[in-house]
Amino acid sequence: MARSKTTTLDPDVRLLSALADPTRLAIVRQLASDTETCACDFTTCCDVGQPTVSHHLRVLRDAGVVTAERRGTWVFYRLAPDVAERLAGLARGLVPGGLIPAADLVARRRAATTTTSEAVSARA
Amino acid sequence: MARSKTTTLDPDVRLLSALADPTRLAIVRQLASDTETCACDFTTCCDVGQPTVSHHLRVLRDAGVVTAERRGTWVFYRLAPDVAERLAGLARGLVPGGLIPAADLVARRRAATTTTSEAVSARA
DNA sequence: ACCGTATATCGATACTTGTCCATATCGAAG
DNA sequence: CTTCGATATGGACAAGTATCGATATACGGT
Repeated sequence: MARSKTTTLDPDVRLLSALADPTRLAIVRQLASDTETCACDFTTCCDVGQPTVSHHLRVLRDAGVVTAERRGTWVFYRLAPDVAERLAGLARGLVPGGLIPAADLVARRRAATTTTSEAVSARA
Repeated sequence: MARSKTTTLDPDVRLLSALADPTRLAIVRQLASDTETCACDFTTCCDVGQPTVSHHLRVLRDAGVVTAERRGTWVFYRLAPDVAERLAGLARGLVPGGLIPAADLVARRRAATTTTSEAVSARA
């Protein structure tokens, strides 16, 4: 990766990164179908060991995707209530003709075969 | 990572992985704000070199996030029209009480400190 | 044909990360 | 207090990948 910033600052990237893993998405989907799930149950739904599950739950917790609640010996996890909305908001920002700040529109212009001076100066 | 399947099969994970990078999300956001963008312009908007931009555009293309169209010497990129909807659909699947197949609901049960025999038996 | 610009590819490198094993911590029960 | 089960943490390792420099390819213009 070799990125200068070790941990990404952009919260959207953090959210997407948290979800962009097969095991974690399986966990999240399990949590979406059941309001509450015990940590011990994830070891069966995804075929990974207990430490791995614990690691993924930590990643999800740090990203604000899930919340944990200790109850006796074991810990129950839930989906954070705003996750769906956050993702939906991200999706809304990607609608092709969509919700552009409108101030940006006037500044942007690029025809097909003209006004390429900016691009040229940027690299040569 | 040490994941057996080198390339993830789940299309949702593929989509999320494609977006879960600061540079790629910047590219995608640029494409969302402008219907069409020349490849050469991405080198300025994200502060990475041209080969890196080309690499990311390839990842996005392979994930079906963007489409490319060659016009003369240079290549114009657009957001794939279904990306926003795909993300929105993913978000819809994560609504806490949300669109569960309803058949699953009856099968699921987990109280707080009672009826935990299932959880116990799952690990012990 | 030649040259210059725009993209893509190749090889190398460094950093990230998913996984495991071993072990520590925490809480309940005896 | 000791023991046992559930969860978290630490260390190690393998694989992925973001980045760059150099180079190859594609296209247009002269």
